Amino acid sequence: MQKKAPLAAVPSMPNGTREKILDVSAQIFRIRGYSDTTMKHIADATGIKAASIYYYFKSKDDLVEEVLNLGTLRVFDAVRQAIDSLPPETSSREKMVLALKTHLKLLHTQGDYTAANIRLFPEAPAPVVKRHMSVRRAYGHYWQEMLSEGQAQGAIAKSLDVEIIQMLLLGALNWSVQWYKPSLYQLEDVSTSGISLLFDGLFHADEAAANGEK
Amino acid sequence: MQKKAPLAAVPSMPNGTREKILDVSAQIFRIRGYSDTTMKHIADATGIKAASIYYYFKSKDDLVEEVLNLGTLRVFDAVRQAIDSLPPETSSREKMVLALKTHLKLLHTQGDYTAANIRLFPEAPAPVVKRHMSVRRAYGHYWQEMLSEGQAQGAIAKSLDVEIIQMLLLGALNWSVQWYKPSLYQLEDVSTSGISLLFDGLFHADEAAANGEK
DNA sequence: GTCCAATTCTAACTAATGATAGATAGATAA
DNA sequence: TTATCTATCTATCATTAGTTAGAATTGGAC
Repeated sequence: MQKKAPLAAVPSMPNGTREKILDVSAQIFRIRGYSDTTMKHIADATGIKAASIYYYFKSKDDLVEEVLNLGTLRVFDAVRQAIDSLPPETSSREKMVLALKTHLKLLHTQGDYTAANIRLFPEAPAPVVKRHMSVRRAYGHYWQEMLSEGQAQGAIAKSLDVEIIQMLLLGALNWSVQWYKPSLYQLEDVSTSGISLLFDGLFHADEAAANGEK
Repeated sequence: MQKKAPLAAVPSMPNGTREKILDVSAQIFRIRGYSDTTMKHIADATGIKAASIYYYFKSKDDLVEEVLNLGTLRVFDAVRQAIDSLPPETSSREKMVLALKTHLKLLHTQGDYTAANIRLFPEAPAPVVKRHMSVRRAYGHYWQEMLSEGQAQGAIAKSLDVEIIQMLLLGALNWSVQWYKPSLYQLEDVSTSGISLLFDGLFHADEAAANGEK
């Protein structure tokens, strides 16, 4: 047995291991889902033994819950930050376009947390999901408020139910994680198609495109 | 010669034990997903012992694959049948509306197979999913052809990529299985919102509603 | 009635997994 | 130096799940 290099070689950066476990977990959960991911999978990819994970996390469920929360929060934060950076007089429609683009971009480029989040949601243990739901709901409400504002400003038809729209919308976007392959389309195309479809519908999209898609 | 699974698209009588195992499996898979469903769960609900399932199915994977295929085929068949029953001169748009409504209805009312299908897709073992994909692709193509026809008839903007639209569209619909609760909304509302949104977009929906949503 | 095949059961095996206990080595503090 | 703390390890347990082998039972055909 040969001696291992001490992993805690940098005392000024405490708990690098913990973060690494989280990153690796997200990566693996994203691909294998919850049940099919073992503590050993995570440990191997992290470069430690399975038992050592329990030094940082109480249980597998605890670990998965943190990954879940981070996944939602990262998108939420990015979207909120993007929106907040806009001048106050920005139109509701422009806000929504930016939010949509940011959400989609985060989903696909930013990383494993967001994808794992989508993947884990249906199959994580019920108690974990239940706790995680509060974070999710907060993000959902954020969208609903944006949509309501759009409705008030006349950018969205009054006849539409904001809550349903929010569900359909995020559903369509989130599902793209399942089928989107960078080699086949450009993410930009998906984004453009989505926005066009969302605002103008199947039929009016051409007019909108002709008008410069303002 | 072993008894073969009937390839008939529409199973007629849910009488035999084999059919019952399938029905029960779909019901349980729908709720618990793949990994969290045990052969004992299925056996108990069927009223037999776990080992007896192996008389009809080679393995858990075999069973899940059949559930998966039935799930897609039932929606596919219902949609195709609905479309075929329309007079030949029906407009492309009306076809799409009917297809959308039928898809959504099947998803939620017809049963456990379709819901299980959505639920199982991400978490079923890779080899199973790979084999199942051929059935999925066939249904996807069916939609893409319908959309292309719509594009040719001018019901869909030329600027939109049919393949991307199909993915976004079915994604949004399928995801509704995850959040739709009959107590909160009427399925009809979801259907109406979806159609309105799809054809006319967020903004033009009011006009469309005023025009009677023809 | 007896036989045979279809069906279902009992019992057990094997492999894997999440988790725990206790040991160890190095760093830090007193 | 001694004691304590941090981080990780080895070894093991208890449980569970999918699967298999082979015995029992059932029902129809002769």
